[in-house]
Amino acid sequence: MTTKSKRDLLIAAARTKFYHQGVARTTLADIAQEAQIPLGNVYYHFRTKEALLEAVIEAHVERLQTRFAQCDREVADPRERLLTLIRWEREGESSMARYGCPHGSLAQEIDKEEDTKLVDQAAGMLQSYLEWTEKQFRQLGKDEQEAKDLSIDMICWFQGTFLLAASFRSPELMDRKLQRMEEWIRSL
Amino acid sequence: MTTKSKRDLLIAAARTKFYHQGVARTTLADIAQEAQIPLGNVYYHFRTKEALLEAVIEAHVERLQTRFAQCDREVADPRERLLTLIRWEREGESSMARYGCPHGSLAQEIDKEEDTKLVDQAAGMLQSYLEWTEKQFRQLGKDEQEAKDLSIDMICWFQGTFLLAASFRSPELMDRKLQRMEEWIRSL
DNA sequence: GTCTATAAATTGATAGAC
DNA sequence: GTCTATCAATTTATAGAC
Repeated sequence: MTTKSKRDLLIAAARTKFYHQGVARTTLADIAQEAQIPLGNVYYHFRTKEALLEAVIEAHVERLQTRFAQCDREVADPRERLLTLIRWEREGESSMARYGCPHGSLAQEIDKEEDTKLVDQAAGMLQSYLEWTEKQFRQLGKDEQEAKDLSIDMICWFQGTFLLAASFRSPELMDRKLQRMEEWIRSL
Repeated sequence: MTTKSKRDLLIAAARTKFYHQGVARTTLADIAQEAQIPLGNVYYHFRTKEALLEAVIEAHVERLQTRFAQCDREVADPRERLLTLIRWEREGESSMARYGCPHGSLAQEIDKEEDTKLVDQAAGMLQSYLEWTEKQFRQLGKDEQEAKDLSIDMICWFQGTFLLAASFRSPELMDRKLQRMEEWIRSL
């Protein structure tokens, strides 16, 4: 943990740049600079820009799984777990209301690609949210179909909220909507 | 209406290409080809790619305003109007479940820009949805704050739904969610 | 107004020294 | 493994003939 490999440094730099500028508008020179690594060196770790993008998505998915697993361990009540997720999103409010959701905006951009492998991988990020929330709704006693529907309700609300908040540059919109989502969770 | 100006042809071609490939990945050569116009000719109508993008967003906003105004004229009941909007979205289902929402995905991509003018313009597309739906909820008898909240609920759900449907390449997800939104509207 | 040719800049990727 | 220099391709934008 004290020493991060250059590979991980590059992934972290690329994640940030892709999030802030979009994948297409981010050059490998941007990423190399962010990681404080010479441009030519990038190619020692990743054959192509796309390979680096794949590694970034993979890191996103792993990070999500880790956080969800952590929440499962630390919070006993499924309703409290869902509220914890909302609290997490709220913590990233300032950047979310500027750049949108790191996962949703990345998935949206990749949707324009032809590359099926990338699209599937990006969908995996959103799938992580859906599966985990669905599990919580099941534990709240909802039947299979309802749990599925509620998880889609919730993640659609998330994604739409982050999209609007970013477009309007409005932390206030995000704040109010997340607050109302908390009430919604409590009412279920 | 029978003869479309080359300028309008270019805007239509750019709109399609930006929607399908994203703005950053679409070249002016792509657009010229789609419009069946020589590349050099593009610059006679638009000084830069960004100027063309601005014209595309402007066209989007105008088109939205026109459709909303048309709905106001043709449909008397505000609840039926909201259902009409859902029906409209459903008509574009196959492309929405492939490329996302033409307005939302464009706004999302532009959010990564620095250019404030573009961001504000893109936000205008989403603002059109919010203002119109808010007006309908007001006419349904909701108070100011509730109408605002409900319009955000609805448009966030829209945007999230189109994002997920595109990422999962799932018309089914979109279909089911829109159907549930219809029930939601009827229950209000 | 329309088109061809091309300039100018950017950027993904490689070669090869150390 | 690391870095510099550079290639090759792409793409925005312009020049100038018709």
